[in-house]
Amino acid sequence: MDTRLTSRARILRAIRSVPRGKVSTYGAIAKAARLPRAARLVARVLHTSLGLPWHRIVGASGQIKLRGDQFIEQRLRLEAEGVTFRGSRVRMALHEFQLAKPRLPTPSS
DNA sequence: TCCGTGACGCGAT
DNA sequence: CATCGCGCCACGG
Repeated sequence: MDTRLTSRARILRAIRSVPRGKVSTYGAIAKAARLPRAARLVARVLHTSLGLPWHRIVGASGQIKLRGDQFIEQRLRLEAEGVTFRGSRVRMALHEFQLAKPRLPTPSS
């Protein structure tokens, strides 16, 4: 079995779960995918996959991590969804999406 | 197979 | 608030 695919699949699922008008962070997505230290992996997945709500993923404190045109593009897309900023960062207190906790083997099944 | 490279995160300076 | 350094992880040459 290729564990890379399952990890990637969990990351993709977490990313896709972020609704319109909400945002999440690389680290939070990683945690939700049960890969708590794989924030950079999340970034790679975002960069190498198509059809994802990529603009809804920002840095830990609401910062857009892209550069140049991409930076502008992400900001415009977020604002178009109603996401507000304070300076150059998203107001996380208002828009951060609370991701579902990763599924653990339940004690009482 | 080894090594450099990121759309990262966080504490320290 | 701006930078730096170090830890993390999978990928590509």
